[in-house]
Amino acid sequence: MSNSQIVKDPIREEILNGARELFERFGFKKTTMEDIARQIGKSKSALYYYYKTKEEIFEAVILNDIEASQAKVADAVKKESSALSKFRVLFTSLLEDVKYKANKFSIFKTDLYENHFLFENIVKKRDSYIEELIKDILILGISQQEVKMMNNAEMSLWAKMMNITLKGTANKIFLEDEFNLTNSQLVFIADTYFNGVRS
Amino acid sequence: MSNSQIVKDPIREEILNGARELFERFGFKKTTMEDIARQIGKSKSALYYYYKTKEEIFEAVILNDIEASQAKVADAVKKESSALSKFRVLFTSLLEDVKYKANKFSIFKTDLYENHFLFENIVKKRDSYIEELIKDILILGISQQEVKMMNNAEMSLWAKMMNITLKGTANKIFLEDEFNLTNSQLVFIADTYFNGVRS
DNA sequence: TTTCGACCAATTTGGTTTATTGGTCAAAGG
DNA sequence: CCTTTGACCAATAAACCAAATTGGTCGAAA
Repeated sequence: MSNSQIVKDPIREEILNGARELFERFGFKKTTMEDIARQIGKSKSALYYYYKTKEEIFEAVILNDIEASQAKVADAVKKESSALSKFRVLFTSLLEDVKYKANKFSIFKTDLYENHFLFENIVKKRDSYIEELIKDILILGISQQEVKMMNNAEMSLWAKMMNITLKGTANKIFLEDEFNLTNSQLVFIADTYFNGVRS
Repeated sequence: MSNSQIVKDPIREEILNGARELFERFGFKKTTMEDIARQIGKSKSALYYYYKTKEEIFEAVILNDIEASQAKVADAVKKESSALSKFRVLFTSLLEDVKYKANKFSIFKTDLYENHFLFENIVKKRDSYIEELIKDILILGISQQEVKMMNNAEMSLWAKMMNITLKGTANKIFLEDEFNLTNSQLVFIADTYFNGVRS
C-alpha cells in the first residue's frame, strides 16, 4: 500500500513509536503534542514539520497497526486454497486479532465513545479493505465453482453484510468483556455463514 | 408478556403518553419530571407514586413501543409457513421498522451516545426476544427437515450471530443516513444468510 | 388510595478567570 | 536546503464558584 511511505522516514517512525506508546497509555486526549515531542527528545514544533495535525499522527499510528494486522490476515487467507477455508481463516484470524487488541488497547474504548470522529477515516479504509478481501474470496469461489453465481452488486452487498457482522462481533468482543468465542465456535459461525443453515 | 401490566392502569398510561411526547421532542435529559407532570396536569410527586425513577418511565415508554413492534413482527412471522420465509420476513420487517424509527426517533441518537446505560435493560430484553424468535424458526425448520440438524448450543450461537448482524445493520441504518437497503436487497441478504453462498 | 406542596441533596448551569494546548512563524543551526 | 527551535497566538479546557434546577423523599391533606 502507498501508506507504507508514512514510515519511510526514520524520524517519522520515531515520532509514531513515541506517540503510540503514549496513546496506548493515556489515550488520545490526554496525550499532548509536547508529551510526544519530549518522548523523542525534540521540540513540539518539530512534530509539525512531519505531521500537519495531532489527528494525523493518531491516524498514522492506528493505521500502521491495522495494516500490520491486515497483512497477517491476508497472508493467512492466501495460504488456503478453497473459498470456504479462506473465508474461515479470514473470520477466525480477524476476530482473534480483535480479542488480542481488546486487552492491549482497552484505553481506546473511551476514545471510541467520545471521539469517534477520530476513527472515521480509519474505519472507512478498513471497511473497504475487508470488503474487497471478502469479495475476492467470492470471486475465486465462483471461478472454482465452489460458490454460486452472483452478480457484482450481490457480491458487494454480501461482502458489506459480512463486514457488518464481523464488525458487530468485534465490537461486542472489544467492548463487552464477557463475550468470548472459542476457536471452534468461530469456525462453526464462519462455516454456517458460508454454507447456510439449509439441510 | 407480563410487561403489559405497565399500561393496565389508565393513569400510568397517561403518564407514559405524556412522557413519550416529551421524550420524542426533547430527548431524555432535557425532559424533566416536572415537564411530564405539567403535561398531564398533575404534580411531580404524583409521578413517583407510579414510577420509582425517571429512568423507569423512560424504559417503560421505549419498552411499550418495542413490544408493539415485536408483536407486529411476530405476527408477520407467524403467517409464513416455511422457515426460510419466516426468516425472510423477520429480517425485512425488523429492518423496515428501524428505517421508520430512524426518522421518528432521531432525537434519541444523542441519548444513545451519551446515555447508553439507559438502554441496557431494553437492549438485553430485546436481544433475548429476537434470539428466541430466531431459534424458534430454526427449531421449526429442523422439524420440517428444511434446516440441517444442529444442537442447542449451535442454534443459540447462530441466533446470537444473526441478532448481531441485524443489530449491526440496524445501527448503520439508524445512525448513518446514507445507508439504505431496498426490500429486494433485504430479501437477498436474508436468503443468502439462510442458504449460504455455496453453489 | 391518590395527590400535593414543602423540602433536601445532588447535580447542572452560567459566568469568570486561569492554565493548557494545538498550531504558526520567523529565525537560527547544521 | 533540510531540520529544529523558542517565542507567540487563538482557542479550548480546567478550575472555581454562586445560583438555579432537578430527581427524589415525606408528612399531611383530600
